[in-house]
Amino acid sequence: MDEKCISKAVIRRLPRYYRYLGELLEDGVERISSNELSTKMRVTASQIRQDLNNFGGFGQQGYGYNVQYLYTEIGKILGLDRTHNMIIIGAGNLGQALANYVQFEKRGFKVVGIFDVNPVLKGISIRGNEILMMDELPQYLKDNDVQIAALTLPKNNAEETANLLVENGIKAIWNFAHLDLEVPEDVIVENVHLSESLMRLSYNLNCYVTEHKK
Amino acid sequence: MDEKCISKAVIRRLPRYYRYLGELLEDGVERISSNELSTKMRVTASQIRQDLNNFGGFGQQGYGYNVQYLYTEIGKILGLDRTHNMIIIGAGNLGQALANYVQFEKRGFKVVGIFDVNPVLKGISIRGNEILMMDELPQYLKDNDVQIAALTLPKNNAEETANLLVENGIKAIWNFAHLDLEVPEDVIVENVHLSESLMRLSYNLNCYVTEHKK
DNA sequence: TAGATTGTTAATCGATTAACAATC
DNA sequence: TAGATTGTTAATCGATTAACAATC
Repeated sequence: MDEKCISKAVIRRLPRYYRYLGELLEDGVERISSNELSTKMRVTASQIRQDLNNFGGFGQQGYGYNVQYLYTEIGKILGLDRTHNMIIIGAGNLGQALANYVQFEKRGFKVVGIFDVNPVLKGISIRGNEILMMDELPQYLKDNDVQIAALTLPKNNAEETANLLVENGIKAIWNFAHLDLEVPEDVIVENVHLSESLMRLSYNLNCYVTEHKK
Repeated sequence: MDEKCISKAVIRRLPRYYRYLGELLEDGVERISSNELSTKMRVTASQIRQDLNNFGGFGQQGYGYNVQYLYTEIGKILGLDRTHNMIIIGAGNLGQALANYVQFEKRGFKVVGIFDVNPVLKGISIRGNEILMMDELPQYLKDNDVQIAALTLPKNNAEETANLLVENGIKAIWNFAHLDLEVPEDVIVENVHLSESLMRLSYNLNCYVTEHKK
């Protein structure tokens, strides 16, 4: 298969297409043209067609795109047609929030384990998962098929924990810690740096104020 | 002042520079060249110099950049030299996690109020903030100076809540709900779409598998 | 068939990288 | 002064938009 590397900009937009198509589907819309969709999403129709054609021709000339079909296909591209088992490392507020978030499972991301170093948390149950201690992790990963680990712990422990995860076969890390992880190149890291997001917000807030002071 | 619009790509990178400079500062590093920093951050030295020169010449030929000075200046650009009051709308798991996150306050983002519609939560205290009911919000915003509202609630209430916030003078929304908010153009929206992040992770995971199946 | 809309090529735009003169 | 490194211009690269032939 001649699966060329798709640009990151395109991948970044895919989940958003998926979301809009899901909404159209809920509204019972059967077909949509790139032009209609472009209006809704505030992007160009050209971009939509270019993006989709990275993966193949999902549309039909003179008709547009079948919403259900396109939704399903993008879902497949994003890997939402299969189940991914996920563990959460760090059972603090954020870790627990992720563990409690029901919607992920609907998309095929199933939280199967939660780990922490704090013995106070040991055995506490979150949506059917008892919090386990970190020293149980290596054995757990041998016994269970886990693809994704969400890292929701302070940055000082993050690097060594990431190494431990990689050593035990984890292939994808959803990183919420405030640092850039150093991992082998076959391990995927997706960063969610909340504080950086908040700083961008702050930048724009000041920017606006500055501009109007002129 | 001739504050031109800086490209989003540059803004996106600023908080990361800030983070690295903060670490250098902690390590007692006094000066750094764009070349050294580029090695650490795995970007080009050219990009660093271009990015910084959008805001002015912070360096010195033959010397490089003074870490403390550059750190402070980027902080100012990002608006971290002032305090921003923030409220959280939605006291679910994620809202509580944000409210409990101590680091934000260090950067000048102070959680001053938490709101929810669920009467069960009324009066529960989170780091000194009692959860208030949504009907108290308009009066609260009249009595308090709040710039930022974090939206951590289900998407079906998000749009109308955003409208309410905007009507009551909120100028920046940190949106965690899974939808694109429609707000007046002077209102800043910074999105954190966790499920989209997870989908990108999933895409890359499958991608890798696919490529090696060849 | 005629009209609509895609898939795709070509043109444009913007962002990144390279190069180097300015200067500390 | 000589060496180092910035600030900045020019060259390259990639991504977005426009245009249109293909085709349903």
